[in-house]
This record gives sequence, structure tokens and C-alpha cells, in this order.
Amino acid sequence: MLRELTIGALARRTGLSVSAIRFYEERGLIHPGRNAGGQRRFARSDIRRLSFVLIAQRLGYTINEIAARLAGLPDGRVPDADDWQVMAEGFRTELDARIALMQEFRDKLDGCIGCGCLSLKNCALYNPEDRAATKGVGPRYLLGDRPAPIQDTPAPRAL
Amino acid sequence: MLRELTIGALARRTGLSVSAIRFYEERGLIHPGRNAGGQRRFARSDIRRLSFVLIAQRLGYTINEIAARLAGLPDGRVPDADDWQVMAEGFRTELDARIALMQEFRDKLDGCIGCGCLSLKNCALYNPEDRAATKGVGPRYLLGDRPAPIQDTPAPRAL
DNA sequence: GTAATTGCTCAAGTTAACTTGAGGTCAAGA
DNA sequence: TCTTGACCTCAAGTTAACTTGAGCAATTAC
Repeated sequence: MLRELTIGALARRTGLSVSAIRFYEERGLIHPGRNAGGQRRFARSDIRRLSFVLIAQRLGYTINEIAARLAGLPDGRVPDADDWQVMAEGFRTELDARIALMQEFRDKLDGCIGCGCLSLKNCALYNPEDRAATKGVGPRYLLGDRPAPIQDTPAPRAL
Repeated sequence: MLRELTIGALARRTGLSVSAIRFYEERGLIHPGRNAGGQRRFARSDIRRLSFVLIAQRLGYTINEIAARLAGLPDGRVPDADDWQVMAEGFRTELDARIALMQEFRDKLDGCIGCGCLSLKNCALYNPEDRAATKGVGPRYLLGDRPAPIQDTPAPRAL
């Protein structure tokens, strides 16, 4: 039984594409070694690592966020159960918060359906102030959590 | 009190940028009229419409998905409470499913933390087969729900 | 009536997360 | 040994969701 995996083998084991794995390396999610011929050689623990990446992505985390979480794992040695546990706990906390927020939104939506208020100033879902108050939560392409908008009005032209 | 809103006014009311509103029109989320001079004029109900868009986005829906949902609203007339209610109900169902899935994931993660198994073949989170089974749920850049990967190996070169 | 503000169009740029392609190298087996 | 199939690098393309910029028109304020 081989101790190391080629990129193709890792792709088959994780369901990822070869190019995605190379990309993940570039973004710092995995750090494969190289053989004499310059080809990547992956540790078996990288399967786990990539599985974690996939799960986290499904939950809405960006690659950068995932990289930050993975940074908690030892890089020199193969991560053991304790390493994973520590990391997964922080992850779980965030997940709980995220679920709570979705439920909150759902309940608000329920309220709005019940009273048919989706148009009222005091509707929690509708209210822009409210949105500002709950920022930093949703899915990911809310990148940087939408900075102050209302632009348009090009810079004063010189001359 | 003015019956119609300029794009700037709508931007202030929704917190969106002017360019984003124009973009949303292009993508079919709103259908403003035009005044004699060719400037956009929005109905007050468009504030609600855009609020809905913002909420849905936070929950991970893509613009296309939101457009599809909004298509359920009457376009000729201003949507009333009933219109919104019908639409919101379908939305709520999806939301429930999404929340349930996140909880399921969290519970699985819990199990993995508890047993320290994140490496085991039978771990629900870790298992690729399992991933395939739960597809179509997570956040959005899982666009098209990742088609069969493992490419790389350029087409056979002719000659 | 004229200057400042707001709006318009259209093209191009941006970020995330990858994929595709070109051109060339390694490795495994008959 | 030589032929494939698996790899490698690097540049460019792709999609979503917008933003930015240029150049110009309509409104509004004084």
C-alpha cells in the first residue's frame, strides 16, 4: 500500500478535479511535496484535509476563510484527531451562529407572511437599518459585507 | 408625496448603489418606467421588491433564482399583500429545507468531533459518496452543483 | 438662464473560484 | 526503448455580481 498519492489519485479519492487541487495548493489549502521528477506527492491525510475544504465550502465559507481555519492544523506533521477536534470546534460555533441567523430570518419571514406586512416600515425583513444590524452573516458573495453604496456621480472633472 | 421614485431616491431607500439597481433591471429583477427625458422612474413597491432581493441574497440565492421567484409576482400591477404571501410561502419552504440541511451537517460535525473520527471511512462528513447524496443544497458558488471532475489530460493532439 | 446635480449608455475592470489550452516532461509497461 | 497516459507550468478564459469610467443629457437650484 502506497504511502503517498499522486494528484490523479487524490482527485479520484476526493471527487475534485486535478486543476482544482492545484488551485487549492496555490491558495495555500494543501502543501504537497514533490518527487524527484517534480511531480506532486500528497499525504493520505490530505484526503481528509480536502474533504474538510469541501464541507466548509458547502456551508458557505470562502477559500480564504477555510485556509485560515486550516492554518490551525500543524503543517509539519500529519494532523491527528486532537488537531482536528480543536479546529472543528471553532467551526461548529460559527455554524451554530449561522444556523441561528437563518432561523431568525425565517421567523421574520413567517411574521411577514402572517401579517402580510412585507411593505411596512417596521417589518424586520424589509427594514434597511435592520439589514445593517445583522451584517456579516449570510452567504459568501456578500464579500467584505457590502461597503457604503450609492455611488454614481463621477469625480469632478478637472478643467 | 411623490408617487414615483428616481433611481437615486430608490438607492437611498434601499441602501443599494445606483449601479446595482441598474444592473438588477438588466437582469430582470425590476422593470422601471421612463419619464419624458428617458430617466428611470420607479414605483414605491419597488422598494419592497428590492428589499426582498437583498434578503434572498443574504440567504444564498442567486440573482437568477430570485428573478424566478419574483416572476411569481404580477408585473402589470403593483403586487399586493396576497401576491407577496404566495411568493413568500414557497420561499419559506426552501428556507426550511436549507436550515434543516445545515443542522444535519452540524450534527454530523458534532458526531465527528465527539468520536474524533474525521478520518474514518464511515464518517458522514468525510465520505465523498455522502456528499453526492446531499447535493443541491449549500451556498451558491456550488453552481450547477459541480459536474463530474477529474479532467486534465488535454485532448489527443491530432497528427 | 446657467451651473451643479443627477441620470443615461456602453465598455471595461474586479473578485472568487475554477477551467481550458498550449507546449512540454515523467513514469510505467509491453 | 519507446509509447502512452499522467503530470507540469503558465497564461488566458469563464460566471456571478457588481463597480468604474468616459462622454453626454436631463433636472433642479439659484
